[in-house]
Amino acid sequence: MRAVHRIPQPPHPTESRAVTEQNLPAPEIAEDLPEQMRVRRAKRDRLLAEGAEPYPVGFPRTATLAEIRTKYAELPTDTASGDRVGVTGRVIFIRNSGKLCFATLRDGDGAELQAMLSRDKVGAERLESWKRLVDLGDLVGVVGEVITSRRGELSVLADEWSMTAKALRPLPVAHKPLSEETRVRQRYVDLIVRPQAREVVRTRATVVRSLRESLFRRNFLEVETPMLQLLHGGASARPFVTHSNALDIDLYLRIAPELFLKRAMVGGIERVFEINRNFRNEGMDSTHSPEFAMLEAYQAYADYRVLQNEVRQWIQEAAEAVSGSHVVTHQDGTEVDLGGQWRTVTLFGALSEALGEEVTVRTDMSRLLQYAEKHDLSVDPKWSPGKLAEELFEHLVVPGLQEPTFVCDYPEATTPLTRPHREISGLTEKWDLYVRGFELATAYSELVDPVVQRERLVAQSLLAAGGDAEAMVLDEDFLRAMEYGMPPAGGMGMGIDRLLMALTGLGIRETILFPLVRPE
RNA sequence: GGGCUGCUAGCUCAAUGGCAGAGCUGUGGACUUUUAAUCCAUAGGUUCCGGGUUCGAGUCCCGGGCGGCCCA
Repeated sequence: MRAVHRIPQPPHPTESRAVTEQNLPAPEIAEDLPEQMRVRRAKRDRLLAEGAEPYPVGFPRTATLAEIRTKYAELPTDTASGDRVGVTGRVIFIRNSGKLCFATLRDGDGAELQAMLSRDKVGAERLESWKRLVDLGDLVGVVGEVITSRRGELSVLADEWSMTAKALRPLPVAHKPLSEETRVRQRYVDLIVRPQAREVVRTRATVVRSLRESLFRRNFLEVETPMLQLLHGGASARPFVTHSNALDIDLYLRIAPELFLKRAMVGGIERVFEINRNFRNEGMDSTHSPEFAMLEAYQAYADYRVLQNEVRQWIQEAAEAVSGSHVVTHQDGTEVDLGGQWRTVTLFGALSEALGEEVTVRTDMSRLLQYAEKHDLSVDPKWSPGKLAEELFEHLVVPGLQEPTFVCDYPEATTPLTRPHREISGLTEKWDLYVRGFELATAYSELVDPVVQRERLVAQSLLAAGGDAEAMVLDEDFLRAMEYGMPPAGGMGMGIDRLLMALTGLGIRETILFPLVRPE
């Protein structure tokens, strides 16, 4: 469906009048607006008074700025191409002089192109109108010939111009960085003035698409499972609670899709994944957002070792999609090589190395407590030895895990939904992948024995009943599904925001387009 | 949750307890090859909010709001 456009012929005002506040119609808007906003509203009124639309229905664009840049890349200095085009863009710089005006336009790709308006071409009145009514930040359309200026700048020399959307608010200074708070609260402004902000949006889209393609190539099916859940489960985290008026019951925003993806596995979807949002009602900091995107995938007849290889490849393929190789460049300029095989350690092996003494899943609580004291780790008396070992690991080892590292074999006590280790009792078949000191992904050999599963979930639900807000409640329907038989499987989860952090070196609020912020 | 710290013009930032300022932006003017154009002139303020101390508070004190950094 494509509208047929004529080149618009903006009406010529019968007289050329200076636009000042004195002779403008009184703005109907509140008088207490800052001067610059009053002026822009007045210019909008003035456009209407001249019979021009400040917000027309469209503009006959014949080429994007990027297309023109490509097509006329070789046009020599001070040359007219003879080709007439219609272009649009936001005015990001403006240089007006008496009879010749320059403006730099930028359009959706981030490509920039100069527009030139000379009195000879557009006429005195249209030039005057341009100078009086066009501000930095306005969206304009220009019809004219593609030329190069005497300085060699590729330009469109206008026969005509028109407003395509008048900006009523002034743009921030383009050459000074916006405060971090404004960047997050008014991302639309950040996107206008900071090319890097636009780049992140594209990078994120590239990464998500790459992940989907990686999984499609391996015959995974993408599904969407409930975000509104009757019961809270699938991970350890505090949920958001909401309410259904129709059912008159409280519902939970999901903290993980796991229990539904496993139901799908029971039903015969042997390779299944979902990329979508999870919600956790917990703290917000530089690596945690209350809503975050996650990839979760399950593969029948695979285990955590198979997934180790798979996940590494998916991430490497994403790196390649972003940067063309396994070496990604962070926004501070450092290069990070995600290629090759990645280091694999065991949790207790890495912990032993950090402590300088052999520690295993059998090491008793009193010795672990000594280590905790020695390293100033405050201990919660409710912790099991396994939990304490994991806390020691996070405290002593994780900050040093800058290169991608798989950490394998976690204590059973901390991983209730994971299959027991096939060789070492007390451990489970789980790995966490760390990069730059944070957890990027995790995977398990899934626990599929419905009897053991029930024992573990009952224990969890007792914790929940005892007041542990992070513990899961008993999901009888999930257990019923498991009793029909789920194939042996490996399962994994990876934070999309964190993958972006790993690939770009950004903080989580920079990787999320519109992160949650406290109300102003 | 604790410690430190910031909030001033549209934006980025100055201002010993003593007239609230600069650059960019805006406005008026000059300029037909500019590139963050240049030149002349000029406007613009609830100093986050509420109390207090003081002859006098952007500045000091107390409380609150919204950020940032570090720690838990």
